[in-house]
Amino acid sequence: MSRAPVQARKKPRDSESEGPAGRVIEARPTRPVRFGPLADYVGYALRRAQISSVAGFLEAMKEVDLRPTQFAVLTLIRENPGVRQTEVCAALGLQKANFVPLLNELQRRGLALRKAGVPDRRSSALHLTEHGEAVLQRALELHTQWEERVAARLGVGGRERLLELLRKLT
Amino acid sequence: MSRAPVQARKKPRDSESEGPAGRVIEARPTRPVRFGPLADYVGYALRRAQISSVAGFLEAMKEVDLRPTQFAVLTLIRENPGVRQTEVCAALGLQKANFVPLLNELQRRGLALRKAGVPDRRSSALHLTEHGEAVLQRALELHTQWEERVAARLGVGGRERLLELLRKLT
DNA sequence: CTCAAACGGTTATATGCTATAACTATCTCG
DNA sequence: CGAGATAGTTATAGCATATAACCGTTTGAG
Repeated sequence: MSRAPVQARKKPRDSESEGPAGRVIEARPTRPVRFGPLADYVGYALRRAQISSVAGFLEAMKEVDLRPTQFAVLTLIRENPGVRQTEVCAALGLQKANFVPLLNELQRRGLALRKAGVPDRRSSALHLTEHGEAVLQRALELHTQWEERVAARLGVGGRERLLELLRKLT
Repeated sequence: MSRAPVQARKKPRDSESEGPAGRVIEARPTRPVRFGPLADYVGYALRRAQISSVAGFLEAMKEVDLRPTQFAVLTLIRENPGVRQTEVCAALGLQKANFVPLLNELQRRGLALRKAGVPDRRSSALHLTEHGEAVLQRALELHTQWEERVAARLGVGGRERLLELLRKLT
């Protein structure tokens, strides 16, 4: 998530988290904010959980530098060598238009490729490169480790119960 | 969500879901795509559930035309009359910079307002207008109805179990 | 009492993700 | 064969989110 400071304006004065001598500034104890009914809404809880889940995913996958969608696409290609773009899109709920730059990036990084010509000349068959297989393999290991940490937080049987409940919402 | 066709290029030819005579086209029975391990990942399940949750929220709130964040902000202001922007941002995990246009819109719609001058002249105290109170009241009713439908899908005690599990992830 | 640093709010800007329309090349079938 | 559908692509718009820099105000250490 390194974001280059594209066009600095003048100079930073705010420091937000550190004082002049590196002293940590305790954000002034603002009066606690009441959440009201928000605290008991499934939608809101889902939102917060998902945000923290994505953060955890990115942290866990730093080494392989894959975003959730990229990871999902690579996994799907590995499970279905030769799939067409449209099929991946339909399965993951992506827009075919948005899939193009996504796959371009994976291809640029040498992880996946389009094999043209397979009987229907309109479509291309998607495959992982050897490098892509290796990277995904490592990604799956990292992901499994993360999933285990998540499962630990959820308690005994919690992960399975959560999966079951979440599927009822889809 | 009405999105004006800002700059049409030529004419639509694709129809995607309907044939020439209105006949529904069964997206050609594409070979089923295997999901592999993706199917059992908490992160992926969360993602799908959240997408469908947001869709359900928007559907349920059509009448009052509130997005999830707007709804959350209004609720928080109602629960904490006079809060400062920064406090709302911290509570909801928003960026103060992004909060500005969000609140502007709520103000433009006559739902909330900034009261200036309260001791610290830098900050403004946030309040709901009478109209805002009324709209939020209706929104809460609609939200409750939706929440009940969600709870029904989750089965007896499912909603509570889900909330508990989700909170462990945050 | 003063002034440098911090704070609340704002503007400007960049990036990612999603959505739609329209285009090209190809395929299919009546 | 040709009209219409399909696979992939381009271009574009929208919202959400993130960061830097700015202004006016407040605060606290010296």
